Amino acid sequence: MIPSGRDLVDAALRAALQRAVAELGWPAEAGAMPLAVERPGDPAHGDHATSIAMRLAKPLRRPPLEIAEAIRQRMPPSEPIASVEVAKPGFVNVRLADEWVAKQADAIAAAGADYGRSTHLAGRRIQVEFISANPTGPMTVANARGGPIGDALANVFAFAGAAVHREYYVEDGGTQMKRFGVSVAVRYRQLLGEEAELPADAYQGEYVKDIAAQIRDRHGDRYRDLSIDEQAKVFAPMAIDWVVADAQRVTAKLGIRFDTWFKQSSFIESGYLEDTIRELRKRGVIVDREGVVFFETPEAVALTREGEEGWVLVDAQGDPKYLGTDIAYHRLCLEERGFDLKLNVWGANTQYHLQQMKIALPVLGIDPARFEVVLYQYVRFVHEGVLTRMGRRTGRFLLLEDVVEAVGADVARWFFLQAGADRTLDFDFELAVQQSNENPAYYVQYAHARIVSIFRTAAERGLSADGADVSLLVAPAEVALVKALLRFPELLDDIRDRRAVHLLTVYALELAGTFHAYYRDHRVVGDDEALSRARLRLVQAVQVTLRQVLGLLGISAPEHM
RNA sequence: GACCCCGUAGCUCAGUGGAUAGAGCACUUGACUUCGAAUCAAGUUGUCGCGCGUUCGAGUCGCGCCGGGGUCGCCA
Repeated sequence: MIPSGRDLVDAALRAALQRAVAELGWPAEAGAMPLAVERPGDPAHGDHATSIAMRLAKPLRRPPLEIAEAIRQRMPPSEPIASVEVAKPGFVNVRLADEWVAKQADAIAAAGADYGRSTHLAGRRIQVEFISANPTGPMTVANARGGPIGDALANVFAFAGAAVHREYYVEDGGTQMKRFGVSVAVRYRQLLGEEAELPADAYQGEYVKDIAAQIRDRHGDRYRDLSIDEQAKVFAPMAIDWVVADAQRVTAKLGIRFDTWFKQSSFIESGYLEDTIRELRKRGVIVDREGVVFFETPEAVALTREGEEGWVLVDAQGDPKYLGTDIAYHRLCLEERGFDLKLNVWGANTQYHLQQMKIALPVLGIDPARFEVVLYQYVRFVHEGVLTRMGRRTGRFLLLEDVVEAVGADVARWFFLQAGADRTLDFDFELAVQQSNENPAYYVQYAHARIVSIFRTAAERGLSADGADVSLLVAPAEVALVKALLRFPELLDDIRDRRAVHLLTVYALELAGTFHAYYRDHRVVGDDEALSRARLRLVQAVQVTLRQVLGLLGISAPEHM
């Protein structure tokens, strides 16, 4: 594990601050204050800086410049740090030593696939649940947004040593299932030549016919004499199998592999849901009214919306509702299945549900910090010239599979990961296909392919990075390039802290750009053999880092394009 | 009406309390007999929606407006 520049600077500043606290008799709390080491925008201000002196000025009742100076004087000389300066309002600016930076190219290249790997989350068992669309139809672009987000987040957690579990929650227990089953039954009857009409609240999509046809092909008219409700009951699980198979095929095309496809019906049938409601009852938060089971606490009442009767867990027919099953499901994951943290990637429509869950889980003694949600905003698409919200029941949607077929998995993943989760995404299919050749994903992949090509050229001339002397990397652009690489582990810290995977794409673009510029001005394979070897080592370190970033994004790092 | 998200360059978006607010696309002009031109270089682009507040310091935090998107089911 290579400590990042920020970690080194942070540790040195921390030590200096604590020394100052001890020697100058400052209050002990001052030594524990977060340093918040940052990167100055202006290179003239060094590589890392802290504003701690300004923030300590008031509690210590001393001018910031004096505090900054006290810290600066107590920074011991060290190999990575070239200089420490105090600047105007009270910044402490730290500059890394070029020689040390250059050396890191060696370390990064040697680390290879382990570059950036850490133990920050070692021992943590994290379930990342994502996509989990209502299993009543094929996967659309709207459902799919959680896919790359959840998958990349899981990658980042695993890379930090967590035991990560990717879960697709198959919600096959609710009322939508009955509706779905009836829809299939109607189509089945129609295929057998009977008169049957789709109810208004049924699923209208063409795929329902496909499912019915599949049942007819496999079972013929075996179910002809059943009532429509009986047919619905028999067909619903078959229809779910069809939908899950579709989701498995399409997510696989996007490069996503789940550890479990966990069925909601499993814990309803096992009695765990009932047990959970008994438990809630024991805690005195259940109220029964006219056969309906409500969750009721003062907090819940305060949040309850106008016109809403209450928070229904089970309806008068005995059918469990979303909140009821979800409380049981989360209890199952966090109390029985052994996850320390359950992180869900959910669509924006669950915003109210999320607030309900935050109130309900602590009632069962579950620490709400163990339940987290990355809420992403909608994906809209251009439908007949207008931006439209996708909906399966309305039949207005864009299939993920069609998009992946048209632009490829790499470009599709990039699209979903390029912006923060809380920004609405608009997708124009025609435009996406048309512009896929100038996609930013290719800009990054091209940098990688270019590096592979450099090594091909080097090999033809019998050159490699073996025995490179990286102290020859003294050009400013070379030092800058290594510094860009050194940001990678810091970036991973930020992504974990903020659950913000889109930062990977931002960084990938910057790194590729820095490399492309370097490539133009500096010949890697040249006449000077020693310098060529050193530069090959540098380029190798860039390749290693690009691979890591692309790998975490789930985007391929091609040798040719 | 309540609640959630967004408002930053012509467009798509970074920037999550620091110093002179950035990148890609688009536009203009240059650069391939030399490691891949899916690239690079140079040029142009801003009332950070508006107002008030907190702070040594606000695009960033709080409050209030304005504009856009979303949710408000015994659906999930």
